[in-house]
Parts: sequence; C-alpha cells; structure tokens
Amino acid sequence: MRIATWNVNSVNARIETVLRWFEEAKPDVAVLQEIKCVDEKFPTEAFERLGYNVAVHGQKTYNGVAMLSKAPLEDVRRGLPGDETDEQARYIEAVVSGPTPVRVIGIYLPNGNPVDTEKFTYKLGWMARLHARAQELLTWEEPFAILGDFNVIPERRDAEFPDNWAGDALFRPESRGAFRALKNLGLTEAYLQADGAPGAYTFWDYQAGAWQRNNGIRIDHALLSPQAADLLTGVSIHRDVRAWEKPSDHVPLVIELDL
DNA sequence: ATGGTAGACCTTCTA
Repeated sequence: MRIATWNVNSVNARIETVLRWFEEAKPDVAVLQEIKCVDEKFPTEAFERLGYNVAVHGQKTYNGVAMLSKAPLEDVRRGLPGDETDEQARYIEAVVSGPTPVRVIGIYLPNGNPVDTEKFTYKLGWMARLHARAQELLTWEEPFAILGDFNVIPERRDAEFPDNWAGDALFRPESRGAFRALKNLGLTEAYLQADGAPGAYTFWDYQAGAWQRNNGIRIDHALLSPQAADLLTGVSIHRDVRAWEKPSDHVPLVIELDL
C-alpha cells in the first residue's frame, strides 16, 4: 500500500499537475495540504473519476487539507483536538479500511514565521496538541501514520544552506525540539538511508532560483506508530515533479506499507 | 540588506 503526502499549493490552480501525478504514481492513499479552498470548491469529482474516496477539511484562501483513498474511509475527523477556538484547517484523520485497517493523519503544521509574533506561539501550541493526539493514539496500539508538511527542518543536513535558516521558525530549536519529542514518543520516521542522505529535500522555494541552485529543505515527513513501522518497506521522494510545468513548491513523499 | 515568486482575491496576506 502506497501512502503519499503532498503540499500542492492550491489544488485548483494545480489540478492538471496533481491529476497527472496521481495517474502516474497511483497512490492508494494520499493526504494533500494547502488546498486553499472551501470544501465545495474541492475538485471531488476529478478524484472520484480516478477511483478515490474523498474527505476534505477546507478553508477559504488559506490552508486546507484533504484525504483521498481507494479503500473506503471510516471515522473521519477534521481539525486537531485541543483548542475549540482554532479555526485553521490543518488536520484530517481517517481510518483506511482493509484487512489491516490503517489510521492516516494528514497535517499542515503552521509555518510559524515571523518568530517574534503570535504565529510562532501558535506553531508551538499546535505541535503540543499534535503531541497529545499522538500520545493518545499510541495507547490504542494500532497502525497509524502521521504524514504532511511539518514545516520543520529536523537537522542541518536537511537544508542545502542551513545557515540561511538560523532563526527561521522552521529551524528554531523550539520547533526542532518539539519534532524530536514527538518522535521520541515512540514514532518511527519513514526515512530510509538511501533517501536520508543529504539532499533529500521536499521543498524548494519559488524565489531566487532555489530549484536551479538546489536550495532545498526537507520539511515533509512521515511518522509511524510501532505497528505501522513494522509494515514499512519503502520511502521515496518524487523530486522530479518539482521540474514539471507549473509545479508546487513541494514534491510528493510516498511511503510503502506491506499491506 | 533586500528582494526575489506564487496563489487567493481585492489589496494585502501567507508562504
């Protein structure tokens, strides 16, 4: 079973590129971030034509996440628990049906810049709530995977020019520490040695020729519960998609589970 | 040090 995550930077502006990738990569499940539309404007029919069930947690103009699955989705949950006042659409969770059901969580973790504003506070609070949710799910001892745009550069080797990111919310010690703490709950990062070498980036800015200079960062991640980690057989970053016509600034990350 | 690009949408915000 292939599970993909991809920040598409507007699903409607990018629909041809997105559908082309789905037809080529044929993921069984995918979580999308930054769909940048309300539920009613999501191109549901286009994905249904490709055989997907669709769950959307949309928002006008900003953010927005979705989940697509060939198998039926159960127990769909929208919004990260822990703050009833949070109106940003950054979290979707569902159980993918099958002989071994797998809970899939798609996240668009807040960027957090500038760091001297409430945006950074919101990011850290959001990470604390994600930590609590993961902690709860772990007590169920079932296979689950958290995938998405984490907006965290875990290590220096995850940036081509790490010094450029000093002080940025994506690389601040607080953000990296919260990411480590999340993993240290007992989650396995899907990050094989082949792709784990320096240069395994998932994002290149549109500006200043970042792609041409390979000025990339690795900020899209997949974390697995122990029961899901035991099924992990592969990880791939679809780097070539960044060179397509009208690309997103992120590329897809795909994990393979032995199901 | 600044600005460079992209998307939504209305003028500036977010990234």
